[in-house]
Amino acid sequence: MEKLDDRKKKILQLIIEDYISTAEPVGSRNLARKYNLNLSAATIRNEMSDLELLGYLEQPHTSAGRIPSVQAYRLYVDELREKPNNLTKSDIEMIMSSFNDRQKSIDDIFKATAKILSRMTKNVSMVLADQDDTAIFRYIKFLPLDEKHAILVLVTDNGHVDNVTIDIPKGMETRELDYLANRVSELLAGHPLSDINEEILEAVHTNVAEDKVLFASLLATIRRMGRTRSKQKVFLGGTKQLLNQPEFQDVDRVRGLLGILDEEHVVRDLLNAGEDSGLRVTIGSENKFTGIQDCSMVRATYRLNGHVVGTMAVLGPTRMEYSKVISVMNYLHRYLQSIFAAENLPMLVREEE
Amino acid sequence: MEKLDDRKKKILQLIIEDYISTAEPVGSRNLARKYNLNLSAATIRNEMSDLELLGYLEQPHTSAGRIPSVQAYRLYVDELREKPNNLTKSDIEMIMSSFNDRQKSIDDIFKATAKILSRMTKNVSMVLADQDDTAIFRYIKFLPLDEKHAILVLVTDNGHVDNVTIDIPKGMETRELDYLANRVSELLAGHPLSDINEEILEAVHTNVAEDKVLFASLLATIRRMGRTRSKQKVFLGGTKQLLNQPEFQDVDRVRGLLGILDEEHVVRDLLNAGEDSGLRVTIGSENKFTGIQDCSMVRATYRLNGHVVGTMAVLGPTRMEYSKVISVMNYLHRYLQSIFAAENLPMLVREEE
DNA sequence: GTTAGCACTCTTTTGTTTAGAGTGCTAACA
DNA sequence: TGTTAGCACTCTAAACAAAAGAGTGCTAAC
Repeated sequence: MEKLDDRKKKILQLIIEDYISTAEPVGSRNLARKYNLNLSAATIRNEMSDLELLGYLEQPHTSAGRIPSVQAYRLYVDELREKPNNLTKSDIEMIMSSFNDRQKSIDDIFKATAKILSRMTKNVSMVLADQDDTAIFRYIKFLPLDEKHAILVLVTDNGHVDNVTIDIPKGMETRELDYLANRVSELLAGHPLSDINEEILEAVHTNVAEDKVLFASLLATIRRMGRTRSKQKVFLGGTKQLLNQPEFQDVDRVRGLLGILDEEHVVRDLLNAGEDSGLRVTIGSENKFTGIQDCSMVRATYRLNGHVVGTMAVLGPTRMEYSKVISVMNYLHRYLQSIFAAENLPMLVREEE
Repeated sequence: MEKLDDRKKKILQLIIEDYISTAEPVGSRNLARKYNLNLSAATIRNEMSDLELLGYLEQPHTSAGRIPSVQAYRLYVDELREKPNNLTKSDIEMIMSSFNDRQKSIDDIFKATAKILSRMTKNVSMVLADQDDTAIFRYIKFLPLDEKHAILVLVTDNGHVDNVTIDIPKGMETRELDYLANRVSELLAGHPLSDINEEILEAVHTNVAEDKVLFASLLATIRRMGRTRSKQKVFLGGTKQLLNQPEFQDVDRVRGLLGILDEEHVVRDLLNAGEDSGLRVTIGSENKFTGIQDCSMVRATYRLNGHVVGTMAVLGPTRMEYSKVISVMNYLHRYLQSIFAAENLPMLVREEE
């Protein structure tokens, strides 16, 4: 691919930015008039013609202006766009006030992130919360409830608690329950929850010969807890923002995309795809997923102590305000990192819902 | 309002049903041809003219057919529609399979309800879960975590558990924590969580002179738990179903309605409005809320032991399959009642998320 | 290398016509 | 008196045609 000279770059940049803000194909005459380059429409026409030949511009039809190609957006994102594009004060205030509000559980933080992200970028946002499946079993304990019921709580190393109410088998005494809990705790302590599979549970079973029914339900519970814990949670924001985009004035198109976003597993796949190397922009057909190949996605992962805790993304038309989106995501990214770092895990308030 | 004779009723019913299924204004000629009444188009024309005069029909313009008025729908829902309209076997199977799937938390049940409701009625569904704010404080307890942290769990009469991780004040011993928990538990036991206000907490404070910092955070936690518990939760389903409705082919209209549904408090108000007397149909302008006055809503509350535990509703165009919607809601209603009755509260698996 | 000019293309807008559906009214019929 | 056929009339939606507007490519001149 040959290098573009500065003038071509400048013109291309203007075309892209004009198209991003108007959603209309941009023509030479208009471009010349609007931004006062000291060039005539004819000259620009020639340049545009070149840019089209080089694959940066496309023409919907002969008598329309031109629109940027995926290749053009790529160049724009990587090189042309003005990098800093700092957020305005009011933007930042908006973010802060949305977060500062009140005590938030970790889920609430993600939820708020999705909301802010969509509101500020005017696009669909997606946030994936990777449940911490490295949580390590610490102990279980029975809490008394009434004569017939008790609460089984499972405590993990990072201070998360899961609980279920169980039936106390007839004739079983508190002492026995406690003994059972101790034995099981001893046997399972130190195992990552995700590791507690049938095999290990079977081993525990043979080791602890106790009331069959209770024990079975106990194991089932522990298994369920492990499973639940490791599920990735998806938060979707601002799907209705789509309706404000000119490219989604067609109800059928909206339906198509919304149908896709409705499937949680698809969204999960979307967010999980590719390596999780910081901020990543995927433009139009660069995208592997059918159905969103006329969209762009900006994605970022956050980490805590090296491992991924979450992924956020903005999805919208290829004609997207990349600079703004990237700025917002960068800011949110830094902000969340700081929250996570500060509220280090055991201190996370885990609000039951 | 004068009574309609049988023939008028029959004709009105047919017009309504035809309009419901086609979304097109229905004309006399078509009506005569489609359903073989032994009447000519002209006769029907006369009857329709009468019905219009009586306020049951409206004409978008002179040369179009006629469409039912709110008054007509009202009559239809109250009297004209065929009552039993049982669900098909496949409908019921669909419902059962959606529920039977796997162990569900109470939230999951509501979530599934919203999903099923929207899928089967092809309209937006809303489910309001009234959190059980009659939950009664039973006791709190500290569970050890590490040297610096402990988990505070709060147990209520119905077996729900809330928890937070707290910092252990320097120098405080486990014994002291336990003592504190016991004292506080004694003082608060039996109070409904919703009742635990500043006053009571203050009383506890003066009664138990202990570590200031810990105590303050303890009280804050209890207060927060009470607050969280009493929040009503809203589950929305099938908002994208809107896009399939002919009346929502206009993106602006979709945006309008979606904007309203986006506001959780609006949805809450919608569902809370009016008395909670079983099943209730609100048609078009009967509705008090601006923005949905060209929609109809079918709403039902479920109760357990006399008090309301939840509300579900279907929202769609006035041209709605009332019979179908009502059947589905009735069925779901009965089904959920049975679930709630069976899984009586202490047995509800409360899945932490 | 840049630009003005011009013919040409294609879409969008606007206006006009036509076909179709439905109505209301009148007169005839059972 | 209720029902029906017939017909003139109204209005919309679809089809078609013409005009306007935007943009291009090319050529020739600067």
